[in-house]
Amino acid sequence: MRKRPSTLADVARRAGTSTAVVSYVMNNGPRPVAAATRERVLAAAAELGYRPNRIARALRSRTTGVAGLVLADASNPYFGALARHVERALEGRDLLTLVGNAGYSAQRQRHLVERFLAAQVDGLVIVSSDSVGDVAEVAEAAGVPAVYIHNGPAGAPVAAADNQQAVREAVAHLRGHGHRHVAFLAGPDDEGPVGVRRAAWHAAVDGDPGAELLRCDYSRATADALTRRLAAAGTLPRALVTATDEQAIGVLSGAWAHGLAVPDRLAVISLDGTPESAHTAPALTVTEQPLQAMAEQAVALLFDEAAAPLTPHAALVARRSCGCAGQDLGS
Amino acid sequence: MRKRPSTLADVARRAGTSTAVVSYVMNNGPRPVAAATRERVLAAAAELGYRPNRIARALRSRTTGVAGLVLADASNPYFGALARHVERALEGRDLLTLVGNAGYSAQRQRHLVERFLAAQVDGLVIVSSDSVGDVAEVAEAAGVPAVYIHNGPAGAPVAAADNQQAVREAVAHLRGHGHRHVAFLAGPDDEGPVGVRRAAWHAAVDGDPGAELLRCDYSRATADALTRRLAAAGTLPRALVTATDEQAIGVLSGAWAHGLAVPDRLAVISLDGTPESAHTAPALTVTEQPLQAMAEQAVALLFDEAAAPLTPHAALVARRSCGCAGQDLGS
DNA sequence: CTGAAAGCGCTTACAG
DNA sequence: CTGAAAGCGCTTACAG
Repeated sequence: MRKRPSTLADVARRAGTSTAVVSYVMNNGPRPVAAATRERVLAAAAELGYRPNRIARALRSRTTGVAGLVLADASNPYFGALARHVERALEGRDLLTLVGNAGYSAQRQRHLVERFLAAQVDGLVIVSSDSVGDVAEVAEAAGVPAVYIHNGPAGAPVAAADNQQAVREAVAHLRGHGHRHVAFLAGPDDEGPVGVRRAAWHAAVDGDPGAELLRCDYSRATADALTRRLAAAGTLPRALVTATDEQAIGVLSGAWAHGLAVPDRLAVISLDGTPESAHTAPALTVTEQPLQAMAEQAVALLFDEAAAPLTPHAALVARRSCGCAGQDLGS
Repeated sequence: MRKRPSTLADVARRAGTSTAVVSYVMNNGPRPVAAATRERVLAAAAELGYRPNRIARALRSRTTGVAGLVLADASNPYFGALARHVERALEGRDLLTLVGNAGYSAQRQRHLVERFLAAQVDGLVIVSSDSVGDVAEVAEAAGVPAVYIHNGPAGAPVAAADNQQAVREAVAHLRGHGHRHVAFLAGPDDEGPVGVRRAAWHAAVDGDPGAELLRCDYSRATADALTRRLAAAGTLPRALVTATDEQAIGVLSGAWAHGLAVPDRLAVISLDGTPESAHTAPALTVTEQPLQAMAEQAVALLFDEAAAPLTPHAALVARRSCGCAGQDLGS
């Protein structure tokens, strides 16, 4: 075992042909090969257990068949779900995916991009952290296409959903349940997609002074703590739109710990709509980010000249946390 | 812009040296370079924005600096968390990670391994699906080290925690809360780590005929549905150990939908202990899989001759779902 | 339809 | 300490 792997030359020798011919049959082109020759080559390759060395191919043909995916925060299930869709979209183009987690650090993001470029990736999909330089530019300067998804620096094209429309629907839905004041739980600042969502909420409530703006980090833990604090102070709103599922789940957890009933005492709608949101207690009503469409759009932007920059819709999925009940809306 | 990237030869030309010398300074070896020469080379590299082509390096030196990670199911947060730890452990050895999702399919798992081998990965970490052939063998035959983590075929070495001890602790903890009969929610069959957990539970309850064995898929949705069904039939146990967090979360969701209080009517302990378990409603008591230790162990097994196959402990983290209350155990 | 050969960008013996 | 050159395993003009 563990002998030297067979090469193209080994196959050519055994089949009694040139390496060029072996290459042509392995790649089905670019030039034709006589049927009989092809058979001999295929047989020789099988006998030797030949596996083409993609690295050698890459060096010569200047294409590796590998793309890089840079995540802002891999521990957030939303980004995890997004990553799976990007992987699948890339796989649809026969590309392998190299992943890296920037952990919200500009420096790590830049470092990952550099390493991926050194690995000669064919393209880069980036979920940017907030307020970080335009790393796509350095990729483009190296001749490697790069695209942002979900979040990118101002000005750069980003494959993202129509977040404004989603927020409008969420606010309208809660109002439909009779809530006059709809609060919003934003992130620590107004950057990135959450900034867009926050602004859209502000527009939707039209300056209603009873509509509170809350802020916390994008984690279950901080949203949980915030909810407990407000509950203890008796200042929890009755209707809330959260910027992310992680926050919504933390709110549910904090409300439970305080014995506050959702949706009766607090109605909640979240704006991500990850798979996790379907089986919380109670199940979350969400506007569902069209992750597959976003991923496909990003990949199209990367490789298709004519890709149109559409903005897919995030549909509202009514479950329990908003006050909808009726029959089993559980999934 | 977008001009041809600079090569080693470009740098050598500009620095007035040979390519060998440039290589020596870029890699800090394997041979010494005079300080003055090194300065000239570094300056030239900086001026040209030289970025070493790892593909060319890989072809020559037969090491790519890339490892492959094959996941059984990327949509399960447990595997997601495990993946992050593997990535980090790999990064600690300066390795990039290529990820692939087998989606519980033997064929896809095999296909991914083949593609990763073609990409000349330096090693393979595999979260195997149940009852699938030994794909690590095909990697080893190609001279590439491979290791299983969490789950591997019978006989193959696997980096995994002490699941038996974890189950024993979970059962004992529930008994400490006064429960005589502790039920177990297993997977659809007895394969893989869940089979081990199921058997350990069986031993721990010592044939107690009142201790029920339940089964469902490893998803929130099926555990949710099962819980509703049992609740409707009035046959839900009072104390339950679930094989996985996904199942536990589904149980919580189903119990909520039926108005059943956890932990009063149903006490639950889950055996994964992913980050998600800390902020459910109520917060889950778990035995926490030592993911970091497992990941580091897997990587050590891959590259260190002398790696000892230890079996790290999964500690019990008491939160609310088991009946523990006291002060804030929320996180 | 097929072969001989150059070359992708590196690393590393081999000489000096 | 440094240079000239071979070679990693492919792909692809260039000739036939």
